[in-house]
Formats: sequence, structure tokens, C-alpha cells
Amino acid sequence: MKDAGAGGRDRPGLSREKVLRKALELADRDGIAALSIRALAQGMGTKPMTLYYYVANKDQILDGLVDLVFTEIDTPEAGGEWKEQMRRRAHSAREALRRHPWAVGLLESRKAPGPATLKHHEATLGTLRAAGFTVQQTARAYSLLDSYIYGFALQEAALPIAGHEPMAEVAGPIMERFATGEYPHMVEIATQVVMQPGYDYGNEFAYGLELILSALEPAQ
Amino acid sequence: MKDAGAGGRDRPGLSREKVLRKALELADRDGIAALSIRALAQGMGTKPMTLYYYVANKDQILDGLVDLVFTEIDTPEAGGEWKEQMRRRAHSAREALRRHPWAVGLLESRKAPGPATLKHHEATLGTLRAAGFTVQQTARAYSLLDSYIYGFALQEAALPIAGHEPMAEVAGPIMERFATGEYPHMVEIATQVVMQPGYDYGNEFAYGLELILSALEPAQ
DNA sequence: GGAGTGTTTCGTACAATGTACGAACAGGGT
DNA sequence: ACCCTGTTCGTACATTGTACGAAACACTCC
Repeated sequence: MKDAGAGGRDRPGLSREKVLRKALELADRDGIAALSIRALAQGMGTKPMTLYYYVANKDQILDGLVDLVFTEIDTPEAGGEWKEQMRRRAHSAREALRRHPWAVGLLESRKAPGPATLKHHEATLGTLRAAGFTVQQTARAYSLLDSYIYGFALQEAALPIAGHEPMAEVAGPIMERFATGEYPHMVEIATQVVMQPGYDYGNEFAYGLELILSALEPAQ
Repeated sequence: MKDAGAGGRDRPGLSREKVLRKALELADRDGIAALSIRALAQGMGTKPMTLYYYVANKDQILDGLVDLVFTEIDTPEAGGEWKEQMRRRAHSAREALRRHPWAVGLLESRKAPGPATLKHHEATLGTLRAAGFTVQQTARAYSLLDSYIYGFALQEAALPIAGHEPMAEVAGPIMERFATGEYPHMVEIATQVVMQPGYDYGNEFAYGLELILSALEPAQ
């Protein structure tokens, strides 16, 4: 027998929910590459094949992870001013993707959107439509905003370990090339921007977002 | 002894170059997941371990692939009008990433930029600086443009097999949900935009790009 | 020729992965 | 007692990257 409903007790049984949540934890801690069925099973105190009762295969776990990440993104509300809604959505999306950098790479290959993902898209589209955007305009605005958000997250994920010891491993192998004077503009950026004391690439996100939001307008 | 220089005969020997080029071919044909050392060796008519004479490990192959892709992107020239340069660069980047969709996901994890990658970045930065952007502005403009380009490519790569049979596999599993009327705005977009006869998502790229380029201006 | 030296190929082996298959166990309903 | 349904897991296999070291080859010098 199932234990009542889909709520979820805590001690005894496993559940699809718990499997996914543990997978999220492991992916965050050790990276998505280290998320193996065996490691996941071990983390849950069970054996590999047990997981297959709750999940059809590993792809389904990855799909589930993506949907979990969408859970953490603010969904626009129907009533609010659209730019403010989009701003909130964008910032929370970026933050979620920074918390789970592996998710960006996953977006590419997943093709089974989960309920949270669908709900999120639906709400966002609704907000734009309600703001007066035509269907066409809505599609374009959405594409533009999401491209920027995902692209920024992608670049942020590609950075060295994000703030830990400003530059060192990355600088090492490249510095030789830099020393040749072959890349003066990259050096310029590196020294005058990136390596500056308080610099945090994440703060640049707002700049591009505001630029885009300023240029977007419904109807015309 | 080595055969004269690093030019590269064609018939007999292998070479790092040829390994990478074959890897590119296989990745394009069968997807990045199918690119195994064994498959690659077979494709070149040799045995797996032979490849390790030319390449230290598989990661180096992936790094090489990313750099190969950058090879296909137009590098801005020093003299030209900057917006036109950025436009060309952006379009050719998007096209390259559409030809090699797997490359988008690779950008995230690679941390050893190849010579083509570095040269490309350097030239782009140079063009912006020459156009009068300050160092700060250059960093921001570059980040904004690349975020949009990569993000768009990411979304394009996430689409179904791009134009082949407009919607079918994707529609199938989701249509049930759609039928419930739970996602009216997604249906709206799907029917009135995406499923329209001549629709090609790729064409939307120009819209966002022009919007961004219009809003970008050096100095102030 | 033969010996020596460097370059290139590859056979074998191992550890790690996803997962198919089917057995084992649990608990309730009859 | 029996079975039914839900859950756990042992074993096994194919596929992956690649370490190790030997073999095959090419070329120079005697």
C-alpha cells in the first residue's frame, strides 16, 4: 500500500520527491557530473536499483531537476506592473541559475518540461499579454528576455569558481599568452575591470536587463 | 622524425587537426553524446588508444571542438563601423551555434580557451574600444551581446529538431495538458506564432539583436 | 647489412557508469 | 493458508575513458 496521499512522511519510505531533492543536493555539492545513480542511492541509504521504482531512468531525474529549479524562480503575478514583474522574474531566475549552475547546461538537452516549468511559462506569457503585448510581440519579448537571462547565466557558469580567489588557475595558463602582449584588450579588461577589488560579474546583469526593459514596449 | 613542419600531409598519418575535425563531423552527425573515443577511432580507421598520441584526453578534444567552432565565427575587423561589425559577428555566431548545437552546452564547462577563441575575443573588444566605448562600457556591452547570442542559441538548441515536421513529438506529450485549457497563453503562442506556415524561430534573432544594438551607444 | 633511437600504433585491462531481468520480501484481503 | 500488489535489491552486461607497456615502424649512423 501507498502511504496516504502524496504528501510525504519523512522517516521510512522513499519517494520520487525525495529522490529528486537528494539529486539536487548532490548536484549542487559535487557537480552534475558526479551525480550517478550509485552515488545517489548511497546518499539515500539504499541501493541503486531501488531508485528505479520511483524513476524510469536517469533522464527523468534530470528532467525533474530542471523543474525543481524552475520552482525557485518567482512566477509573475497577474495584477502587477509588467516591467516590475519581468524584473523580479529575471533576477530570481538568474539567482536560481547561479545556485545551480549545472542547470544551464541541462536546459539544452531536456525536452520534457515539468509542471513548474509550464506554469512559469504560462504565467509569464499571461503577464505580457495582459500588459498589451500582441501575441507576436509577446513571443519576441519573451524570447529576448529569456535569451539574455540564460545567456548571462551560461557565461556566469563558465567563470572560474565564482569569486573564490579572484583569478589564479585561469590566469596561470593564460598569463603566458598575455605576457606576449598578444591580447592587450583582454588584459585591459582583466586589470581594469575584472580584477578590481569589489568586482562581481553578477552585478552586470542588471545593466543589460534594464537596457532591454527600457527598449521594450507593448503595442507601439 | 617528424614529417616536415606542421602543415599536414593527407594520406598516411593522423594528426591532432584531423582528429579534431573528425570529432566535429561525428558530433554534428550523431550528437555530442555519441562522440566516444572508440567511435572516433573507428571513424578514422584506427584503434582507440592511438588517438591518445595526439590528444591528452577527451576533455582536450572537447576544448578543441569549441575552438573549432569559434573558427567559424566572423572576427570583427579593426576599421569598420562598430554596429555593423557587431551585427555580422552576432549573426555568424548564431549560425555557427545552430550548425553545432552541442557547442552551446560545451561552453559552460570548458575552461581552456583555444587560440581562435582568444583571438576572437580580443578582436571584438578592440572594435568596441576603438568605437569609443570606455573599458567599463566595453565589458558591459560585450557581456550583454554575448549573453543574448548564447542564450538565443541555447533556446534554439533546446527546440525540437529544428523545423523537421513542425511539431509532433513535442506536441504529443504536452497536448494532453494543453487540452485541459490549463495553458491558454502557450496554446495561443503555439497556434498563432510557432505553428504558422513560414515560421522560423531563427528569424527572431534579428529582432532582439537590433533592439540591443539600438540601445547601445559609446561614451554617453 | 645491423644497431640504435625516436615516433607512432595498439592489445589488454580496469574502474565506473546506466540499467535489464528477475528474485526476494512486505503486508493486507480473502 | 493463499495470493496480490507494492517495494527492495543482487547479479550481470554493455559501454565508457584511459593507464600501462609492448609492438611496429621509420630513420640515422656505423
